[in-house]
Amino acid sequence: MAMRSTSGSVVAGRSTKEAIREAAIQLFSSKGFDQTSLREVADAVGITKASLYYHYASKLDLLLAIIEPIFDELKVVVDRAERLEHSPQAVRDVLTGQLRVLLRHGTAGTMCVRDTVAIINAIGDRYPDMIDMHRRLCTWLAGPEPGDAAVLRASAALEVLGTVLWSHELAPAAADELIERVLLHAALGVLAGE
Amino acid sequence: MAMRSTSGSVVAGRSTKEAIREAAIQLFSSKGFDQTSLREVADAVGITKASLYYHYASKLDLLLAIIEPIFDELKVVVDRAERLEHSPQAVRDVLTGQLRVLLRHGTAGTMCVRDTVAIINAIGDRYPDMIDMHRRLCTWLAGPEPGDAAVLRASAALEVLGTVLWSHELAPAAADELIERVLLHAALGVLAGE
DNA sequence: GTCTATATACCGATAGAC
DNA sequence: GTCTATCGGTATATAGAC
Repeated sequence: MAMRSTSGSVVAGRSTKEAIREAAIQLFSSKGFDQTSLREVADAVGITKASLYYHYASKLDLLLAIIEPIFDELKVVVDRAERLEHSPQAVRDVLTGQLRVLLRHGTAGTMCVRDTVAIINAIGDRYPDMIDMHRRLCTWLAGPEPGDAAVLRASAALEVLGTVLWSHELAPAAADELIERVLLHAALGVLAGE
Repeated sequence: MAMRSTSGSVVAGRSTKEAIREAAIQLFSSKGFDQTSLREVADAVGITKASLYYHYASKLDLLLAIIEPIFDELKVVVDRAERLEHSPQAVRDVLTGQLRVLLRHGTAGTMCVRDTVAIINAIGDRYPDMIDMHRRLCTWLAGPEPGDAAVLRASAALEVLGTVLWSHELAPAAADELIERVLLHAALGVLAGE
């Protein structure tokens, strides 16, 4: 067993704090954020609840440690989009950007999209820009002065991208490259309306 | 105030049991199933928690009273699909059927899709056919002997239909007819892959 | 059918020893 | 950094009067 005396207990080379985060990702994404108690997370890591609190000040703190990096990356894509003209190539680039962020974060990304209600309730009005991001992206995708149909198509296109989060259950053998190509093509088709 | 002495207290012509169900739909769909306590539901109706338990044996019982009618209708569509040949017209009919069920149930339908994680956790393995239904529909939509791309497209097409649940926020003025036409067209486009 | 009052359990979070 | 023990709060659910 690899134990170090330098900076806290270490199991298989990763810190306890990181082990907690990884266990939380698995539990939150399979059972949901508030169906999961911190006791369960602690048990999965092999520590007590009190020890968990040494590493994270609160349950919200633990949640933020998981979702903030993802939202930050998604936000970069949206910020960049809003400074661009609404051209076909820009739309393609933005959708590709979103898709790759979600693909890269795997299970944690799944959690963000599946458990939206609980997460929005948890981060509440303390982080309104996180919640607003989806609406901003949708607005930009719909293009300037959009009609009802364009808004619906923009929203539907983003839903298509969300499929990526189930892709490893549905088609375990599919390569990321195939997933990206199929879903990007589908989303662009939805947006075009033809 | 219309009160009857025949079969329990009645407010504005609807029974207490139904009032509880309607209050629960509003609260569950806006705050989420397990962020909502039965005390809140009881308060919204104007009764106490104990009175609520007279009408519903448990919180799960109340949830089932809401979602079971919807799932039953969705199941009818899926059952019918599985007895059909996989033709373009059959696909169109099945997608239309799903869309109309969701549209007809309004807020309650929204709840089923937004709060999937909590609901699956609540009904657990006691009602596996409810959970399995989405997978069955997806399989049928993908057609006989589908490749990874076809499975992804089928899943994405169903996600598109789910957009209907946000449509009244995104485009409040849009008529149901427009919503159905736009989303059905988009879903069929995704499925076709072109 | 609705009420007050309560049983029981678990949650998030903290105190303080080691 | 991890532990045992516990606090305060709230949840589901019940008992029993009216």
